[in-house]
Amino acid sequence: MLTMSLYSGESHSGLEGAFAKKSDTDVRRGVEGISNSTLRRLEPREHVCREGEAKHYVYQVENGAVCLYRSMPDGHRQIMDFAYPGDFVGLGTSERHLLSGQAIGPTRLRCIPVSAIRQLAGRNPEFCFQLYEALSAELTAARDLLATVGTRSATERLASFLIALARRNERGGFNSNRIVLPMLRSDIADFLSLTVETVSRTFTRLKQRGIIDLPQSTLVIINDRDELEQVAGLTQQACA
Amino acid sequence: MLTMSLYSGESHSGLEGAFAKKSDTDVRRGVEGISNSTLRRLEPREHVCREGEAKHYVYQVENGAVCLYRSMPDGHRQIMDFAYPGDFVGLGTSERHLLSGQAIGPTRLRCIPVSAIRQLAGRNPEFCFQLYEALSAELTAARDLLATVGTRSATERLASFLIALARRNERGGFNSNRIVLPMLRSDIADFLSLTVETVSRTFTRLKQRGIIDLPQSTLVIINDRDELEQVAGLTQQACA
DNA sequence: CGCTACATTGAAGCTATTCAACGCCTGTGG
DNA sequence: CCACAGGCGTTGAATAGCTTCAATGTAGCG
Repeated sequence: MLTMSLYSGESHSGLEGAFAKKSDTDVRRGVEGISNSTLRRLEPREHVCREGEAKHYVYQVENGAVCLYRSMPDGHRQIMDFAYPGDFVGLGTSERHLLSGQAIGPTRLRCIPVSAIRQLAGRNPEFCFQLYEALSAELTAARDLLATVGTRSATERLASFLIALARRNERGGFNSNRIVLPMLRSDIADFLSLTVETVSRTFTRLKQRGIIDLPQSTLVIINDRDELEQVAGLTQQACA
Repeated sequence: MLTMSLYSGESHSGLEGAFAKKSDTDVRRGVEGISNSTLRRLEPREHVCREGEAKHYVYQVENGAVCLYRSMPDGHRQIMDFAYPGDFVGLGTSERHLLSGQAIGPTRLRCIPVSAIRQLAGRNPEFCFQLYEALSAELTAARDLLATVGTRSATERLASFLIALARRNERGGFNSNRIVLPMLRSDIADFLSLTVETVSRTFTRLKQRGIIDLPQSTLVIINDRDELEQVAGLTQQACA
């Protein structure tokens, strides 16, 4: 049975799509039917792939995390997404990788030959539809991020980011007020289209306002979730 | 035969994906097999759909153009894409529309029931894969725009926008130096995440520099395409 | 212990925004 | 035929927010 149920309740919650929902797709099950997949281990900061390279494999994150980004000619980069366990890297019909992928910490990946995906998709409509669902989730994530980056202030962006991570924790059954940040400040900056300095200052201001604690640079404690959601500008009350 | 060939040459040309390549997908052929589709005519500024609404149809633009956007609680909007003839509105597995769609000028749409799409996708792997291709193109467009908005200046954004439209003309066999802008300044602003005033000033500056002419507000003549590409910051020369 | 990488803080500068006014074009009615 | 109104576009001046550049702080690791 084709599920169609993903994203059934509209979230409109900033970056939620960008973190929380992707891994829930059924594609994981489908992929298990592929026999000829191999594993690959990556060191922190090691690249999975580089944009422009021929795409031989699609990868699925087993553990760790990968950031997917685009490099601009001037050296800037825009991180498009973070891929967590269960998420895919390299979906889409391009013959080349359109994004570079870099492991954030130690990471293990399952490597699936594109030819296998193509074959399975051609034979099995259900699997093909699951691919469609997975891409649909990626598209939603990209548009969530675009809306956030395009219309919100630095504070709102960072607050949205933290809330998205908190929701991700909830769904995983973890403490949603205790957020571990596996990525560097520069990764957050390149994701939210800010500078490292602005990210840092914004963290500090949230801390000064008592909304969060920051016992280590990689650990955020949310003290006042409601206030944080307010600050994220996600409150619908302004909508007529 | 499944094509997989879309986007085979990497473009990396700013917003190219956002305009040029989507309509070339094979889905158009596939959809012709759907019998129970109806037509709908829209006045300028009339809405195709509103975000959050239940999704009963997927639409295909026959003529005219539609802008797809997300409204933020504070009243701002982020235009995610412009859909031109051949493009689809409402693809994806959500049960609700995730974006609002508004006709830019007089527009004719083909309305395809989601149930029909779902059925056809379930039976016909090739059609399903074409859906996947179409979404893949949308995803690329969204990421192109994200990269542009996230990393480039107002001038670079507008120049990229014009180049994308020029390329679109080329592919349609039209004069690539004569660009008709069917949308308002406010649409361009909401697409590029700028204000109307900044868009206007940036047009003026490009005109003063002799790179473009602007005989009417809806007509752009590109005088110096090379210079415009330079300004867009797409020149790869800086890449090591 | 000191090195290196990352994070934070400060001060100055700049780009885009905001708010306000004006200009232009089209359509309408006197 | 001209006057006026309304929508859209352009321009100007002041401001705000983020960036830039530079310095300082901190934590892990040889």
